[in-house]
Amino acid sequence: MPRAKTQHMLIADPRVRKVTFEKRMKGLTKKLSDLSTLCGVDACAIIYSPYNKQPDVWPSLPEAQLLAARFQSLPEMEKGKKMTNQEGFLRQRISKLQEQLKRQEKENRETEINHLMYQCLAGSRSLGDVNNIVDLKDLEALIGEKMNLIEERIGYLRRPSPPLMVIDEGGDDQAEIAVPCSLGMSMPQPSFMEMEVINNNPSGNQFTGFCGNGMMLTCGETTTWSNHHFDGAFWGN
Amino acid sequence: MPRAKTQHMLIADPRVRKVTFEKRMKGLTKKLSDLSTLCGVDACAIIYSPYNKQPDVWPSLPEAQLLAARFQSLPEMEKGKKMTNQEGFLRQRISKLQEQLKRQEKENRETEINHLMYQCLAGSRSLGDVNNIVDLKDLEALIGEKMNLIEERIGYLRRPSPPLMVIDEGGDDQAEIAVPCSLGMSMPQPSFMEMEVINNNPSGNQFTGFCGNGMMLTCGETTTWSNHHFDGAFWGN
DNA sequence: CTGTCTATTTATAAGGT
DNA sequence: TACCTTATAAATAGACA
Repeated sequence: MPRAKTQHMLIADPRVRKVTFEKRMKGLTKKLSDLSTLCGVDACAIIYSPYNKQPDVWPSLPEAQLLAARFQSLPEMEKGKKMTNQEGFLRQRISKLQEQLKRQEKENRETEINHLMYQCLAGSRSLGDVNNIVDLKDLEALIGEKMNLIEERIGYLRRPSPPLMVIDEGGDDQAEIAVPCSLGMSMPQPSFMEMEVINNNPSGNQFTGFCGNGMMLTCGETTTWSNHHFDGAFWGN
Repeated sequence: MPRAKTQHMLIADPRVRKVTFEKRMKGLTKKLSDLSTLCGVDACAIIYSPYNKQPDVWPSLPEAQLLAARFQSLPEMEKGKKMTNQEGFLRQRISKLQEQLKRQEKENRETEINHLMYQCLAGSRSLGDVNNIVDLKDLEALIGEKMNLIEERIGYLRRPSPPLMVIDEGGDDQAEIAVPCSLGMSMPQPSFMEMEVINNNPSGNQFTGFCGNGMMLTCGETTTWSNHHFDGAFWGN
């Protein structure tokens, strides 16, 4: 875990493999020892390696034999049990990594569109050069979100002093308040990216995609909005 | 291992203990899986906890039973063997920690004396207030070392350009060179701390203490010195 | 090989939701 | 209960002695 990320495959170089084995055996031994001490459980491990004729055993041969004997006498127990088996472990890791990946992709997308927006603002790129409808849609959603933050900030600055949160007195989550606003705001509108993800997601696992609270930049009179998505973070933070 | 350092004793709070058990079981499982994959060894673990009627087993019950059976048929093997037992593991940790402690104590002492020296240099403390003979001795040793670094630096700056290390051409370790010097230097003289440590160390484990290369601040003509302790670091680095 | 060092990756204790 | 998050402690790959 240093200098380079470990690949999950047999280490090719036999010398490196041996060194790694020794290091990791030490680490494993400590982990077992900690688990046993901290949680007061009986544990043992048996490792057959090409480096020792006899297996490496923890915590000691007699104790491991005792545990192994106790365990040998178990009934075969149903296969579907939630025992810690390799397949279950791997499935668990896979789904965890898939979730991580999704989160990362979402974050990447946000960063990408944010970057696009700043390019447009700085003039290093013209909006006319952005021909990708997905990018435009997400950019619109992003700008809508920023506008909302600005509106909220304005509302906050204009509030009467004593009650700290005037606009929020109707409730925590679903407070809908009439906002005099020069820019009309629609209800949440899924971006293209989000819709695509929803359409392709077979697991039914809700993925909100990027900018689930996207808003149209059209003008309207007054409208209602939910403050559910505003958590105090301000544009730039 | 976050937020707080783990104590090596049974976790008192049963709820925390259970959570820790589950987290660490997951970690242990991953470690076993990694070891098995990376090094191509057969491993299994059996953990009896109060949280499951059946033991937690890795990688799977049949595989563990197989390994356990193989291992059950082993002869009792001599007790003195270098097998990974709890006692050996603990002894190993203890000596490792003792070494760490010694290193830290040495470093602390160095820092302390360094601080004392800077106080004297800055005038916030007078040398006359330092009545502790041990401190004085170590301070002397420290100053001697600094002087050597200065001398070495001077020698380096005065060297003819082409050969990079003129003063070192006699050899790597034991080069003894006549140095014209306004401050005489004696051969390495153990500090009080070092002598104390040597006297009290029952293991015969060589502990060099602080400033093993300490020098007297007496004046002499020319003298010899070993450059063994100079590794290129300059005072202030 | 056996150990040391250091930059990084992992594991995880507390504290929230 | 069972997750998630975050700051920190630990483990460790690669390089070197």
